[in-house]
This record gives sequence, structure tokens and C-alpha cells, in this order.
Amino acid sequence: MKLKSEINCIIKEAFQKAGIEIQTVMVTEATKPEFGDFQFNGIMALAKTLKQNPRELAQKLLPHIDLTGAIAKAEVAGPGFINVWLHPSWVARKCEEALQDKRLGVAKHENPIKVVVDYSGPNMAKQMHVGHLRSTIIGDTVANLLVYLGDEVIRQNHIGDWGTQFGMLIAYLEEQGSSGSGSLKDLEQFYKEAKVRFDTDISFANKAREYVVKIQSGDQHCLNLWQKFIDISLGHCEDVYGKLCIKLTREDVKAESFYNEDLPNVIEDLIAQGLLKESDGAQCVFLEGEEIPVIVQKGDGGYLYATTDLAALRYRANVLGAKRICYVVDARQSEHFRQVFTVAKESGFVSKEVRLEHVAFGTMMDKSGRPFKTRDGGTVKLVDLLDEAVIRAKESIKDKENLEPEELENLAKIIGIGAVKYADLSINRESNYVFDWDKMLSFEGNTSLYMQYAYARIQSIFRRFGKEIKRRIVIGDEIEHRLGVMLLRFEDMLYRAAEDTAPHHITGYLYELAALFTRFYEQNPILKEEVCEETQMSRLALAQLTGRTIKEGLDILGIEVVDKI
RNA sequence: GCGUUCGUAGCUCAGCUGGAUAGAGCACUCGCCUUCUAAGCGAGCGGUCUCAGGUUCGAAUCCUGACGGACGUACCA
Repeated sequence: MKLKSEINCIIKEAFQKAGIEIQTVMVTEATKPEFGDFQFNGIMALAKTLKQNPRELAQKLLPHIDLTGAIAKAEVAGPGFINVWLHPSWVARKCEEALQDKRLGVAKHENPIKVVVDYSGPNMAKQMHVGHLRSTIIGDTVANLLVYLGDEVIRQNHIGDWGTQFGMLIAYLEEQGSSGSGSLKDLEQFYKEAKVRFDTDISFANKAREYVVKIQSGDQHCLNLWQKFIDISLGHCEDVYGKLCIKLTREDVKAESFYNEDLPNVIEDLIAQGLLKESDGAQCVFLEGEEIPVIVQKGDGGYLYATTDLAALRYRANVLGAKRICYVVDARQSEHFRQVFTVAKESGFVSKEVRLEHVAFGTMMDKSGRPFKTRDGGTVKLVDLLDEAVIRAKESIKDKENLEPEELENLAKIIGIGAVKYADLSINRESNYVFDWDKMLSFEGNTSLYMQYAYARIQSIFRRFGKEIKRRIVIGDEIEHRLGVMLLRFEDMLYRAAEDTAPHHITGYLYELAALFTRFYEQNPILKEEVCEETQMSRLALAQLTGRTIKEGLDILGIEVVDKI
């Protein structure tokens, strides 16, 4: 249900009937309950251009607003606001319709497009660490959201599988022989050991360097070893994805090395476009008004990640056919992307209509405001962090003694992982975010637990009720009215979140919804004896729609729900 | 130095095209369980929206400058 469009249309019609010209009508949610459900602020701006008194203009419009459909009442207020109240019966009917629909009345894009979402992108030489957490979580949500809204989403995991450090790692893997796979269980340890060998043994170091050259020249034996190494390392990532309920699979992997063959062509094509200039021995693209060029080939002939990104961009636009490409990458790389996007457009590698977006996010901080590290200053492995989340969640569960071990384990996983993901998604992605265990595992405030708890309470009602419900809704009071309107806003909110690639709109909405429901739940008894059947059915229907909306919303965020907490 | 970005309650954060008395949660103080999950709900307390100008009917939001922080600043990714 595109609620705002519905109201916009009614008001736009009123303008036509009143003979007043207006470009676009955009209502917003009322800032306070006293001001109704929605408000239209555009009169003031219009009055300015028409040089008319805003209140008089609003008064002229008012009689033309159709009060037979969605809108029950419209009033002029303040300097020229138009406050709008919706018909309770209309809200009720639309909620009933949403309840009948598998998708809760959320339409798919009329013109779906192909969208590439590039996220996670771990480095194969290292274990996944907290630096990959935000990209992985946010990217997966963005992809889920766009899928839900009907776009054809192509997830891309641009793993780092190329570079000089692989020579060292492969040399060490070969030295270890068959036992190598075993010691690779801990990639961090493996890397350290290899590094020690590299630093202390000259013949090993030379061998490592030879391997780099051999891999690059396509030596089959070395490539096999390299492939083996990547497979194992990627397996580690998949363990993390599994724990985190991330939907990335092997099919989504398009490693850096995938673009190797195309890199010389990128250079040639840039030359053909006349964009390339040599500077200090490096091949560069100088952009207008920018001091620092984009270097695409080093003085020694090697390529850089700008080169790979250009190759990837044109592959995605031209081979995959993407019309929108989202890079879910750390905000620190925003200049890099701005430049690479410009080069991609200027060179014609990517046509002008393709929307290129850097979905930037801030750094993860600890409670004291410093970048998130282990006590001794090392990087925190993602596996360890997630395991800790589950342990902490388990400890926080109230009736853990009364649960079966498997039940407890499952519940702890859902709560712990949900908490980590929700905490990340619930703040504006561009700002740095403070990682705080106590806050994220709290039942209070805008947390996944609060939502999961609200959901569980709803399920508890239906367990007790135990029968099929009639999907007939009668809005009985203020709180039910607000709950109904909130439920109908689901679609608008999702579309806005997709447009802004802003998951925190979803969490903010879910929190408001759950909070409203909890108030409704406190005030309006459902299964009590004194409640008449009509009211009971109506309240059950509202509860059911709320439950399904919370579940659907959390599902897009990649967070699970449970029937009992 | 230059560039990007941020600065909202004691803390963590919302605040959509410029709109009404700037909102939540935590913390603190009170009140509400013989009744659907009280891991909940209600009420109170708390703000010169960093500062100074400007644009206008109206600015947390737009512009300029200052101060403070984060990040980036050519052959790493």
C-alpha cells in the first residue's frame, strides 16, 4: 500500500478542482498525533510563489478535498499547514487487504532493474575480521531489500585473492604438504608462521617470490596450490556467512583475479580514449579540477585496484547488464570511488544512465570511542566476535534452566547474531558506530531483542487462542488507529530505504511499530472474557498483521524471529 | 596545507522536499502485575541543535566564516 501516494493523489485532485496549479504534492507523517495522521506543508511555499496569503490559499483548497475515500477530515492549521485525518474504516479495510496478501500489500517495482550489490569482499590472505562486518551486514540487507522490492539483484563478492603475499602463503602451504590443510584451520596463525619463515629463511623468501612470478605467468602447479589455498580460505568465510545468516554463495564470488585478463585492455582502451597520461613513470588519468590523478598502472607495469575496479565496473554494466551498482565499502574510500566512477563514465566504460553508488559506512568503534581492537591492539576475528555474541546472549536469557540444551543454543544464536546485526543496521550507516555489547543485547530501546520480544508475545496470543481468526478489522480507538496507519506505512518505508540504501529506516520503522503495538497490547485486552467477539477478532487481526510485518522487516535485515522467548 | 565528512539532552542516536512547542532509548525520580510474556507500560527530569553571521514569513536542516573531531591526500587494497 503506497499510502502517501494515495493521499498525495487526493490532494493533487483537490488542487485541480480548485484551479490551482502545483507541481508535486508530498505529504509527510504528522509531527504530532494532535495534527492528524499526515500533514501537507507545501501550501506555504506555493503561497510564496503565487504571492498569496497561505492560510487563504489553504482555505480555498480545503472544500475540494475528497472526504469519501481515505481522508476523513482535513484542517488548516498554523501558518498554512493542512492536517489530514484518515478514515478509521478505510484504514481498517486496507489493513484487512494487507492481511490477505502474502506480501502484506507491498507491490514490486513496476520497472524492475538489474542491480549489482558489491559487498563483504574479504581478503583471502587473512581471516575475516571486524573490518568486514559492516560491509557484509549492510550489503546483505541492501540486497535482500532490493530483491524484496522486485529488482533483479546480482550479489558480488569481490574477494581479494591476488597479490604478492600469496606467493609466501603458497610457498608455505607447499612446504607443509598434506598437513598444510590442517594448519590452515587458523589462517591468522598460518600467515604468521609463513611470515616468520619468509623473514628468517632467505631460500624460502626467494621461493616465495618465485611463486608470485609463477602464478602470474600461469604456471599450472602453482595455480593449483593457489586455488587450493583460496578454497580453504573461502571456506572460512562461508563459516562466518553461515553464522551470520548472510546469503552470499560461491556463485556470487567474482574475485579480483577474475579481471586479470582484462586489465591490459582497460589500459589500452583508456589510451584509445585519450585519457591516459604518463606521470613519474605511472599511467594516470587526470580528472578535471582534481590534483591527484587516478593511477591505473604503476611504473613497474603492475596494475592497481583502480584498474581492477574499472574492469569490474564495465563487466557489471556491460556483461551483467546492471543499471544500478552499489558498492558497500568503508567511507574512507569515498574519494577513490568518486574518481573511479568518474573515469568509468568519461571513458564510456559505463553508460551515463547507470547509477553508480558508493554505499559508504563509518568505522566501528569501541565504547571508549577508539577503533575496535583486541586488548593487545590486534584485529578482532569475526568468528570470535560472533561466538562471543552467542555466549553473551545465552547468559542473558532469563529462564535458561527451563530450556532444553538445543533449544537454548538455538535461541542464543538467534538473539546474539540478531543483536550484532541489528545494532549495526539501526544507525545511520555513514557515521561511525559504537559497538556496545550491553546496549545491543538489551531488551530496551531500539534493539533486535525488543522486536523479537514483541513478536514472541504476539505468537503467544495465537498459541492461546488456537483457532483461525476472521480477518475483520474495526478500528476502535486512537491507539488502534495509529497502529493501523503505521502498518500501512510499511511499503512507503521500504521504498524509501531502498532509494536511500538506508537500512536504518527499516529498523526505525520496526521499532516505532513494535513500541506502538506494545502500548496497544497493554491497553487493549484481546483474549479476556469481557472482550466481545467482534473486538477480539479485530484486535487479533491487528496483532497478526503486526507480527507478520515485524517478521518480514526483520527477514529483510537477515534477522530471525522465535515464537517463544 | 588542501579535500571529504561530522558536531543535536550526561551517554548512544533519530529528525525525510527548509515548517508548528527539536524527538527516542539509556541513566536518574515516581507510578502500574490475583487478568493475553512486567525482559513490559505510563509519568517526570534533562536542549542557547558547537559558535558567529547571512538567505526568509519560517533554519538543527540552505550559504559563508570560525572552532573542535574523524578520515583521505599519486604508484597498498
